[in-house]
Amino acid sequence: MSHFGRSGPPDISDTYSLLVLNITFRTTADDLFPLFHKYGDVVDIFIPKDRRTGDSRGFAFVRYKYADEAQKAVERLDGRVVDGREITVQFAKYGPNAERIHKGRIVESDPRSKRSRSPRRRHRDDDYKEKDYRRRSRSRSYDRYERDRYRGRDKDYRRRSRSASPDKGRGRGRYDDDDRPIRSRSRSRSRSVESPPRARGSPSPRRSRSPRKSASPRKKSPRGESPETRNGHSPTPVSPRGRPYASRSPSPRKSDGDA
DNA sequence: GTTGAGCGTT
Repeated sequence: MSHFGRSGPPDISDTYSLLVLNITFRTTADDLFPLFHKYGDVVDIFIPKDRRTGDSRGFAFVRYKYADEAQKAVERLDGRVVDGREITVQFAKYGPNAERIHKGRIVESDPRSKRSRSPRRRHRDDDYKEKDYRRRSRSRSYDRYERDRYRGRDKDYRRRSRSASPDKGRGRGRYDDDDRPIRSRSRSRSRSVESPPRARGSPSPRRSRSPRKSASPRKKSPRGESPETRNGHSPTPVSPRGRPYASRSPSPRKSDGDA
């Protein structure tokens, strides 16, 4: 049990932040503490975790008290195999508040720096030279956090419990449901002109691309898409959309063991 | 139960 990260950042005024990458998803601060503590005085260790699942993201932040110790730890622990995986230790570049970080250390406002800022801007490159934006082209874990951080935060990924079904959430799933009310939509027809090419009668080309190669080989559909179900009459006790009612409650007894 | 480039919390 580590007291790290239990009460937020203790003090980042005189501490050097080290970034540990390539660590296993099971590595905790307690596992890195004895490892980093051997090379210096570890002030705090923080490992970002997923807010949804709570699992480690695969990297940790180790704060040292002195730069020499941090530097030593970087050279000594960088490349060390932890939990069967080689970790990468380096100085943190980006701070939590986007503060100026120099060699892992947060450089607070320097009175001398203010004057050195020069009121005259000879060129934008002077202040823009630190635009070290590298190609963060990830494989496929790109939508793991960025989406929830920049977009999901303002929106809501927890309120989605209402309807996580794309078929239902969109309102209009297919023609079976859009054809029926489309007639009564005469009054709303005014704004129906938004999609003239895709109006009823002309289904999407991609959907009818493989009318024969559908997901139904020959037997009954796995989801029960029998003609009767399409008609709006589901003989089976399933949702009106043909989806079993258990989308939001997979298992109330899921969080028991520790995986 | 999975995933692997990256930069952080009360």
